Amino acid sequence: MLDAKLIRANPSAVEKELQKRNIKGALDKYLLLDDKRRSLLLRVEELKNFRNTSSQEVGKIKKQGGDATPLMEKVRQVGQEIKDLDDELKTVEVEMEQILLNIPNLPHQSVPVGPDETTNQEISRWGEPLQFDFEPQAHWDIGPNLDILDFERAAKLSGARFTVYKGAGARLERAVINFYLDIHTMQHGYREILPPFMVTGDCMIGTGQLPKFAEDMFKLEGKEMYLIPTAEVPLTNLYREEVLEAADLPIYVTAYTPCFRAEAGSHGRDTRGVIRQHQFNKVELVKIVAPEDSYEELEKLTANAEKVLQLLKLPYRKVLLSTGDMGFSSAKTYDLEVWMPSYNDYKEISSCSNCEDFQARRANIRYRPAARGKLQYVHTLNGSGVAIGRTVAAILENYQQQDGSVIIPEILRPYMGGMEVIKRV
RNA sequence: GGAGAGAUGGCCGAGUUGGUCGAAGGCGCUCGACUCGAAAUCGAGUAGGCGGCUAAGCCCCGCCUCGUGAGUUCGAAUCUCACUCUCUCCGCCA
Repeated sequence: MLDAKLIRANPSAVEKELQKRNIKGALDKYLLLDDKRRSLLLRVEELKNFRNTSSQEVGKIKKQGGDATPLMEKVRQVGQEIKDLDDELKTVEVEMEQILLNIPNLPHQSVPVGPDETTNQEISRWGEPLQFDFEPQAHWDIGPNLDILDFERAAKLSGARFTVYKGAGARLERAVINFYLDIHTMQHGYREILPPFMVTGDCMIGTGQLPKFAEDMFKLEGKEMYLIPTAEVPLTNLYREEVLEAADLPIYVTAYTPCFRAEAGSHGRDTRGVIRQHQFNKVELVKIVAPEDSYEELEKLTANAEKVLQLLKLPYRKVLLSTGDMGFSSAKTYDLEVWMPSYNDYKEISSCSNCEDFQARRANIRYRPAARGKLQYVHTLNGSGVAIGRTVAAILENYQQQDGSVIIPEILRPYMGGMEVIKRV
């Protein structure tokens, strides 16, 4: 949520920033309502002041044994007027809030301006895409051939966009989860969290999924509860409605969770394999930090995500998203894209964002700065550290051998009970 | 699922025959004194939000907030109702 005061103080500057995100005229109605709100507020507060002082007067008169009836009658009438104005005010405020909740974050100055992913900026590359001396297969062929991924039976159970992992496939998925968690907790200083996989609508508003992206979510029948689309939601909302001490910051947390996404509007995209699923596993990194540190923390968080790809020796590149391709809550986002032979291209495997105070404002997460006592919103960051299913797909494709077997990356072998290669059994 | 108790400031915790309570006390925090310095001690300050005033900030003024939402009343932390959550006991259960 944007700062209402900022909008009022400098609407044209905000409007200009929003235009970078292809959003126009979002503030027009808001500003009109803001004027209306203030004039209503002025009137109703005046009446309330009269009511308050008069009520005290009534108390005094009664105490002295006087007759307060005329004054009481007068205040009673004012009371009705107050109620009407309050109702009107409430309507305006609800409308204003709905507008604000649907406006995305403002991009940071360092973010390239552009309409979509074509204007993203490649920052760096790590590793070299393998040159195979045979025709490489896609993971959606490798997996079934090794009998470790089963898309057909998954469809029988749950329909399209689900995968059953079997044998070494299931074990590999679990190995990657444990490997990532170990690295982030033991080497990068994150605290491991195992959160609920279902959260309230308030949490979804807090991190920005609601109200705008309701159709992307799985909602529980008859309840105000949602399956989490990412651990960012429970991890960030851990601190919702809280006031943190300066000494508590920065907070680094990580969690493995499954993620559930309806994938409405992505029909026909990435239909094969595990790339785009209704349920997938992910290890997420979240930071709660003081505002002045957040951009430095973004670099570090992104480096933490890069590290696990490096340890797996998977070629990837780091991309700075342009204004047109960024997520709703983000001010600046780096994507990590892993090399996928089946796509003959790099494919997103991590997204690391600084949301600044956008989520903190929605979720009301504040802290008390050490020096002066005034409360401030924290900055929140999140990043995949990294997606598990896509990691497994990348391993299958990048480590495949001519005979259809797959070498297990060395660093994962301890997590695989020493297994070195996955072969058809 | 049944019965009971509770929800107050960053935290703990008083306050329920309705009026001077946004709220005692404590902790924490900030500043000051003492000290070579620290601890201890002493003194002072310390809720949040919205709006007005202002060029802006500080003051100052007003409004709102004692789980949430309605209601009674001239007036509600205090009374009524509904809801949410927490705790205790019982039942069920991995």
